[in-house]
Amino acid sequence: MELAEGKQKFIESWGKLGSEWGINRTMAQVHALLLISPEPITTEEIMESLSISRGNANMTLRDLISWGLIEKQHKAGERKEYFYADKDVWNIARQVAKERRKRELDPVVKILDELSKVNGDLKNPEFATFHKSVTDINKFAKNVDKTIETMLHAEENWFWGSILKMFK
Amino acid sequence: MELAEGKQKFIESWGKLGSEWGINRTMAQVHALLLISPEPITTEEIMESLSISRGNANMTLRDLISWGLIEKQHKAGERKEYFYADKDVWNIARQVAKERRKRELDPVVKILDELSKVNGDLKNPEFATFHKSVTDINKFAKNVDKTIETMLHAEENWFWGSILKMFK
DNA sequence: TTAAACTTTCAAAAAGTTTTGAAAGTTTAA
DNA sequence: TTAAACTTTCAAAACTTTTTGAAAGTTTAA
Repeated sequence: MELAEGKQKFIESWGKLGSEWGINRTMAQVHALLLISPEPITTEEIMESLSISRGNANMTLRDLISWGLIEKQHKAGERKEYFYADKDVWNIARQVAKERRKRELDPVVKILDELSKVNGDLKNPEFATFHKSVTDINKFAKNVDKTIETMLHAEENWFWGSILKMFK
Repeated sequence: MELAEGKQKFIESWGKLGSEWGINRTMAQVHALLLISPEPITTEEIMESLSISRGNANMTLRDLISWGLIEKQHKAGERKEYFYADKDVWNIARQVAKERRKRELDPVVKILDELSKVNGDLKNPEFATFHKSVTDINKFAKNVDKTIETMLHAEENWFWGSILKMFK
């Protein structure tokens, strides 16, 4: 396979994975494009490479910035803005975990905490089943939360090292 | 909060979480409903509770079965089919991890393996950046894969015990 | 100032996904 | 067999999300 074809495949696959994980396809594709660009590139070049409109490119870039996955860069003497992606996969994973925790896990834990407080008679199977499912899921979610918390502060080698050693 | 309201909130929240994670809302809601039902219930009851059509209920139930999250049950002397969900959260998590690995991670790893083989001149920054990103992501994906593999065979207490102790 | 160069917004259109419901299919009891 | 009870299918409709592109806004250099 040639480099050009490889790049295409990479952008396509990253986009598909993104859309399966609730990140929109274009956003994942722009991220992929920046991941394989040695130099920062402009909105214009992104529009061109991916055949997307200016509006779409702009919104997507802002989203990626708010996710902490890319940054703007100014070049002296130029009006244009250049964008580049952090290429460190471990940083990317932490950034994504952090955002998803904030946007998805936290609100659910909050609701589960409330639902755990619902009172009822444990002899009533309706209530007993509800209560058990809610508290079990709550415990599980909190374990996931603690693991993410640790991951956010961990070094990559230590993290995988510990996990994989433990699982040997 | 009353039990009835709690149930509503639980179904709603589970549905929302599902849709953020690429599982369709109705599917997550039907799953939630079954999670808090002490007894197996019929298609009819599900349609009624969630105000969804017969076709939708049927497709959703089949999907949930293919994900290994619920099962059919026959009651002696009755034509109707009853459905119930495995209530063990650890089993649910493993089942979901297993399916998503098969449907999403495996295909990506396959492509990354191919892309890692693309040849080029490392002095060419275009190629060097592409190659580094691809191989880094590939390594990362393989670590995730190994972790899931282990999780699939692990007992819940051992798994969280090891992870949380390690992170203390 | 001004105007050129660039970025951002947002309503409408396109694309994608989910749901409906009626029709077709299947199974069972008599 | 038959018909009643139930399940499955699928094309069309409803709904949701994403994208477009023209207009408005902003910044900078002269």
